[in-house]
Amino acid sequence: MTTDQEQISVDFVRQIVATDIESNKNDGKVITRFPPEPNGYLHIGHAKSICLNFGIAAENQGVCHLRFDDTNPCKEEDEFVQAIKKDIRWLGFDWGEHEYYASDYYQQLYDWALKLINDDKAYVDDLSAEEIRQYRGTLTEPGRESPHRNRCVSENLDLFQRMKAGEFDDGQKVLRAKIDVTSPNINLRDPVIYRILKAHHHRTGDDWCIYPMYDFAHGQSDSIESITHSICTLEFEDHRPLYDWFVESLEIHHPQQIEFARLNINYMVMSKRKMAELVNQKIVNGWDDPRMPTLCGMRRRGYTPKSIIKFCARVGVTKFNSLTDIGLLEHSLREDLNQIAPRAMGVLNPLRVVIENYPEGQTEELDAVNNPQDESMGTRKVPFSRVIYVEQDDFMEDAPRKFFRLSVGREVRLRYAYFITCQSIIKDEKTGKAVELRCTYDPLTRGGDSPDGRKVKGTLHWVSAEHAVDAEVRLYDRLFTDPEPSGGKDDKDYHDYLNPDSLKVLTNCKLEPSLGKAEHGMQFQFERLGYFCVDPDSTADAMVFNRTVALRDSWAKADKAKS
RNA sequence: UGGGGAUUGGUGUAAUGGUAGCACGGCUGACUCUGAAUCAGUUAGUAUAGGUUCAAAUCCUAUAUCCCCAGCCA
Repeated sequence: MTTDQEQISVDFVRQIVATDIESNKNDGKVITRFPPEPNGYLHIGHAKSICLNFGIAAENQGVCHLRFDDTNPCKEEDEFVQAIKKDIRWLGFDWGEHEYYASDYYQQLYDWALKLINDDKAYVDDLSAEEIRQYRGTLTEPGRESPHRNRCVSENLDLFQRMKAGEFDDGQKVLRAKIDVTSPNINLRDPVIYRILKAHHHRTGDDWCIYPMYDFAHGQSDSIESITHSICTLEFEDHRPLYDWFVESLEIHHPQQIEFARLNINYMVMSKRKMAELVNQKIVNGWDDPRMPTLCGMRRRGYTPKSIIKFCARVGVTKFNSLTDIGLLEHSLREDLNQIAPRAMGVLNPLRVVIENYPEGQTEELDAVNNPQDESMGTRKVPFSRVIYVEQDDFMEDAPRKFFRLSVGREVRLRYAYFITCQSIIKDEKTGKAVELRCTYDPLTRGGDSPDGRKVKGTLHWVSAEHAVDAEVRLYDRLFTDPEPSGGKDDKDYHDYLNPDSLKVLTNCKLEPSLGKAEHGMQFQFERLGYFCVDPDSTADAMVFNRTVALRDSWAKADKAKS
């Protein structure tokens, strides 16, 4: 998937896979899987896992399955299934016909539970959830055996079948694996493997009223699908002995579980629960709010699949709990957009400029390059006239020497147009703020070069007032002000770090006319400003652009450093 | 204070007993009709203390710090 020569190192998971292929384990085959629970939207953290699982399969002529771990009917919905599939496809990965659901295996899982009971390795327990918790012990004290632990096989069989038949209410009984209640690993203290849940399932409807727990479904699902390498995140490391216990007790194919560290990025929250809160508490405008780290949010923001994949490759795969700088993500984004985004001119905060010696009523069409990185993208015409808009930030009344922009008496270039010199300022009487600049132009500099070889330090973007397209532009900033909003410092919650300026809406923006034809999702670089894309809210009459990411700005940086 | 993991520049990673490298960021400078991009240079690291070895990020011993686990969630 990496298209250029930048070396992406072989991570420890790939090393294990390579070793297994070499030793001909699994007949040299590689089958991985991406196993989301359909209870929420995918985010950038999932992208890391998707890239890993699909990437390893592709690199080894293997396949990667998409399997929905849908064992909890109370939380899961088809809406999420569809959204997840859309996001994975958008990233560019293909699971072919290998679309599976843990719920496809409910019957098999049930039969295996029966086998465990028959082997005296599982029993029905009547304890309440609260009692089970008490019997489980603590981190430092061993658990105690349930009084029902030694029920005979036939009684267990009878009870479990009656659980399935719906004879008991939710929570009245559970099926537990009989392992070791004194184990230092709490996951092995007779874990619950089936619970009664009289709930409607998004795929199996009301066929079942008992549902397997994750631990009893995941490994076996892997096994059924002949998964060779079951790659998951660190928090499941403690579950591996249980994973192994089930496949060994059941004497079925034994996939190898390998754990890696999940992705963390500073200034973001990366948990499904917190994201759901942001949505439900209306802190953001839905799962696809461009400030969200969800894949649908990032797509709307203007992230490209390639930039996300490249980022994931750069982040690498280890067991170290890291906090990646968001700058790395943004670098990957700019890198891609710089190559593919056509350039255009747009003025976000317009300042009117009248070119006094330019003939009234005259219009010219000037040639502009669409992408200096890619000649094949050609050129376009941009109209020029007597009244134009420039950026308010490109004018300063008391300008320092190093300010290469407009100020009274200073000459700058209008990109692809003319050199202009600021002659005077018209101010608002009340505020004293400049509302218009009176300038003169040099007709000999048409196209942007002076025949006398005169140089100017600054080049400004501009838009002809008469031809401008009006637009709304939404500027996004990080959602949180703290690099670790969930860090739990000083009893603070991530809500305490919400950035009040994470969204700024500009409604008076002026864009060059070629942008008037832009369609949903199209991406541009507004020269000197950043990358922007057309938001789905946009209509022909009321265009809406999102700023995907600003350009690097060494002037702003130097300016900020001084103050 | 039970069990399981982890620790290399500011950040993310590589080096699998033999030159501590790459990327992002930062800082210089060059170039530039985008203060972008590009190019060149530069900055900065093996958690600590012992030990083994000709040689240790890597092996051994101890210590420190961080993360995960006590759902009928995944």
